Amino acid sequence: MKLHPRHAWDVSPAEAVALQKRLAGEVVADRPIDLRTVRLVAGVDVSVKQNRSHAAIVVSTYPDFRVVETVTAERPTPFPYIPGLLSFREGPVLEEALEQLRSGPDVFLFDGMGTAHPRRIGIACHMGLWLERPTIGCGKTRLVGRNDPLPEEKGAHVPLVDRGETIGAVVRTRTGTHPLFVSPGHLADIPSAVALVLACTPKFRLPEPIRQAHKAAGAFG
DNA sequence: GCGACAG
DNA sequence: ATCTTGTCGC
Repeated sequence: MKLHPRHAWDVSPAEAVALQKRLAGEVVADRPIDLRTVRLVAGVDVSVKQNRSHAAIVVSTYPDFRVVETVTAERPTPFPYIPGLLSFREGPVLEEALEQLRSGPDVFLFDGMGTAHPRRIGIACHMGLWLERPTIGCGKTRLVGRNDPLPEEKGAHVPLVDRGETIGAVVRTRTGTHPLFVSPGHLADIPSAVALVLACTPKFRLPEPIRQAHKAAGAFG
């Protein structure tokens, strides 16, 4: 599908931070997603094997999760893992995979943060600018922010707060398991991001689209 | 200076 | 993330 790149990926860590500070102002993270209009949901994931990065995007129907399209891409891993700069490591291979999409997903679920990021521009926000479509960040562990105790029951969620700002939510997608860190990417907001993630998690801890993408990217775990 | 730190 | 077997718990 058509992408809208804002800059080249071949930059230094210092330049990457400068780019994030500029791009953060373009992210729209206060717009509800109308779940009644969602028909197709994409799961996005990247796995790294030696020096190669493998990306997979799996598009499924919503809310029954029948796979309708899978695209993959493979490239040399271009950037080290630096907390806060994940986009610059996974962005290039994701760009190559996203270009191949022919179905038009209504929303994209990313394995990583959205606004729950030091500069409020995690990978879901960043790629959301490339896509100009709704995106949601769904991380398995915390990058930044603090939260009050979370009830053990599936569906429970509490605000994730950083420097006095609510940047996302900690969500229990399954009773008695570690929670997910959910935040809006681009063209989404916190309540609808939480609602969609829960609606995409009928059985396991991770949303169905992300599980599918994780498999297609060739990861184990 | 010290601790924290998505994937 | 990845390297890796069996094992504890719902």
